[in-house]
Amino acid sequence: MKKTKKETAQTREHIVGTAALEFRRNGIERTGLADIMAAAGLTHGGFYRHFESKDDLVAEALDKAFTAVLDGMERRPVQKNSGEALRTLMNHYLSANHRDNFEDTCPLAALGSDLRRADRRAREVASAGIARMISIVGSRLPGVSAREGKARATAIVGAMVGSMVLARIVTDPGVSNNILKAAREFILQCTENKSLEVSC
Amino acid sequence: MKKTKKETAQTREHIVGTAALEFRRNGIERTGLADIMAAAGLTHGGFYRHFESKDDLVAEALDKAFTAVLDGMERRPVQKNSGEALRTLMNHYLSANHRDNFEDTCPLAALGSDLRRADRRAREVASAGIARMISIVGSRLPGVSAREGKARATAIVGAMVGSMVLARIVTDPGVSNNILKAAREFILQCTENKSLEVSC
DNA sequence: TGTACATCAGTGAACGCGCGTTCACTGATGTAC
DNA sequence: TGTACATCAGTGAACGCGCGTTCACTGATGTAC
Repeated sequence: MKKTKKETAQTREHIVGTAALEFRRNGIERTGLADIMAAAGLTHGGFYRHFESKDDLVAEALDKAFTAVLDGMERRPVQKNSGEALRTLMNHYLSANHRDNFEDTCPLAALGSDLRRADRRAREVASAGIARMISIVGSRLPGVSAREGKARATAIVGAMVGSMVLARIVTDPGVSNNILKAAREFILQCTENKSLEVSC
Repeated sequence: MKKTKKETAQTREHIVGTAALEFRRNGIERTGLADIMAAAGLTHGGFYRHFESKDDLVAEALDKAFTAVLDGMERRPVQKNSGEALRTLMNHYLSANHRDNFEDTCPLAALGSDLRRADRRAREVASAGIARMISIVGSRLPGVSAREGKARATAIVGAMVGSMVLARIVTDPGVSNNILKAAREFILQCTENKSLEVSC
């Protein structure tokens, strides 16, 4: 049953991709290796031909998830000197669709409190993801200095992640929608308005 | 070994209190019933004299954690018509001490992404906690209408929770401190300043 | 190019281990008389 | 008030079960000649 090098690499990537989805959907601890391998169309015994441990897969899957989500964010065109780019970004991130669909969800919103307890490597991957997300949001901020922009982008990323976490916890769908709406409006109002550039 | 009714009630509360701490510190799934019972000075066999299931304890412990944390928030005096009350609240919540110390930490920041996957009862307790926290933050907002205040308080709670989650994930302590600082400043600047009352 | 052998991706069973839950038992408490 | 018995909080062992990990095996691929 030996496979071509190319096939082996494809299988490995397929496992990582499946894991990236399953971890975000069901959490890292609730997702067993057998679940992932089965979802990838394999049996669990072959897992250790590709990875050293579950933690190894966690770090790689997390990296893949961050890359996919942040590449997607970055791919949207940036309209200079206007709040349009930020508005687009917020409307996507803080949407009911993002809340309900885990296919390409932000790993921070999906796994936030799990990541604190993950091993060092996973936390390092997450730290890099956070830094990159802050940088992307910062590049969409209308008319502020780079330094002030970074601080604001940091706070905005915190608001994005936290609001999505809360929107997913809440049992009432109306309340959940209100949380997303409140976050969108707060963030946009606090950055878009020209009169706020200095004071806010 | 039968105990007085009073003793039994005390034991039960002691278990709930221990669980409230352990769940927040190590996560719900990683914290075993035997761990909790041992931390409470008991053996795990007696657990089912007090609770129907682990989920039962989870819901009660969560409720106790929310009550303790939110009562603490509410206990701080409210200075009317100034941003002082909000500043005090943010300086406490978004502090390095709150980040590092789990004795009385916010369950939302500690268990955010776990709660989405918890059972219905736990999510209902969390939903009530979120609503109460929004109400408390709203009552500290300087000079806005009740309706606008609620929307803003909702966004601010999202920013508080998300920023604490991120600050705990990040491996670099300096970056972590910056996340907390950025959130404090963003939230206060966007609410405190009189010139923003209408536009922001 | 063809042959013989080493490699190794994938299978399926098995391993410890920890978990939530159950249970027989103990002995102090509460209750009925 | 005192006695006899039912109750039940807590113990410690045991139960399935699922998990991460290991392993003997298979058979197609890659390599050495």
